[in-house]
Amino acid sequence: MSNSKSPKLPNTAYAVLGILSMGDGFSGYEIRKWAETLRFFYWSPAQSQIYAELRRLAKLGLATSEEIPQEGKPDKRVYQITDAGRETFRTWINNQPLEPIVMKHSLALRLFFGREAEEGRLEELLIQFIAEIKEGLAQLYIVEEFMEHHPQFSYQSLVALGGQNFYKAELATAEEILARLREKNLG
Amino acid sequence: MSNSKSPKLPNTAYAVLGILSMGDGFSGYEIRKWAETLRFFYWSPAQSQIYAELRRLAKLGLATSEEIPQEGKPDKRVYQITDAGRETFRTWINNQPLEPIVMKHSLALRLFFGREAEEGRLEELLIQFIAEIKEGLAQLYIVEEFMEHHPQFSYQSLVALGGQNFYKAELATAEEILARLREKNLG
DNA sequence: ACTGCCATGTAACTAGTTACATGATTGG
DNA sequence: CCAATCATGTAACTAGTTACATGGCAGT
Repeated sequence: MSNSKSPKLPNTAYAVLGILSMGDGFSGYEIRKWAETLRFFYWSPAQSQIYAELRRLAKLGLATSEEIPQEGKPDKRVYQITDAGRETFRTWINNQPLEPIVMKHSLALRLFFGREAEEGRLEELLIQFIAEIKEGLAQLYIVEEFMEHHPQFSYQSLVALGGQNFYKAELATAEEILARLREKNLG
Repeated sequence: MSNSKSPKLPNTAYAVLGILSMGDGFSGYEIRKWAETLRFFYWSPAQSQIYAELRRLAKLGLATSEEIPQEGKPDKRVYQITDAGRETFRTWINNQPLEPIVMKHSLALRLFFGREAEEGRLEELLIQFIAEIKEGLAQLYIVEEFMEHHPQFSYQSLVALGGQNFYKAELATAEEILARLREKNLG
């Protein structure tokens, strides 16, 4: 269906459109896996949301949708970016202004109101957080290593590098705060 | 109104409750200003959302709501945390598990799909980003300095310190990526 | 005169979530 | 045999946004 230069879409739609721009033909399921990698830098929507966005893109003529019968597996619906879709995506990347970073740092939120926490609780949260960050960092190394060896992913690997820097900084901060709490050296 | 140990609330509600726990009596307007500081670590909801959350907290009996007539200014509605509210907040901080960090890094999203950008566009975005980060860092210094000198804000100043580390890491990353793009040294 | 601060609230909307429903194949 | 993976979709809900409406005071 229709056009009208660049319909105003939520960033999630551009993220999905961007993933579509990387290849020719993705199922909702495959998009979702990409979105899971993206979550290190940009929040990953629920599965149902991804399918909803794909339907919207198809309705707007920014992607085509084709049902592929498969043996032994449920049918696949493959979406492919159209010229109009690519145009819309480029307009977004080249003209839309940057939005401010949005963070939902659930540890920071708790630390901020730390006065209300029980003795030892914050230390416990920090230790847990440090473990999670290390896990995330390990995943990012894998992602980056993969991308580094595939020249078509050079931009993506740049972002993966940035993600590593972020995780390393988080790790250092958490360790510093943990040390301060242990010495009861606040402020 | 009612109780029932701990009603399941969105994190935004806990953020508002947490702000209420820091003093005795805040107007929606004042909550909003605190939320604006919080935005460095946890996303800041729209004004209308804050008012809506306050009404909900009052309805659940987690805060009291009192209208204060004022001369020369519009009336003020002051919300104060109740014992039940404080209890709910403590239950949350002491028992609710940490959620994963959520980021909406609008620069990273564009960088990720950088292949679709025009010549020079990414550099432009990076330069803009660097300026914004420097601005944010300056604001964080002010926030931290203020908190450092007020012992009741020791936990908050710890978080402000973490925010600074984050912004510094972002700055370093952006500069590194900018340099790489300029040398056309991707990956 | 104008801008910015103080102060609250509603209406219409869109974005997003959770939970459910279905079902075959593959690998351990 | 069980869990994971592949694969899509709907219904009911909640969270959240934008835009509007109102209005006085203080400072430049």
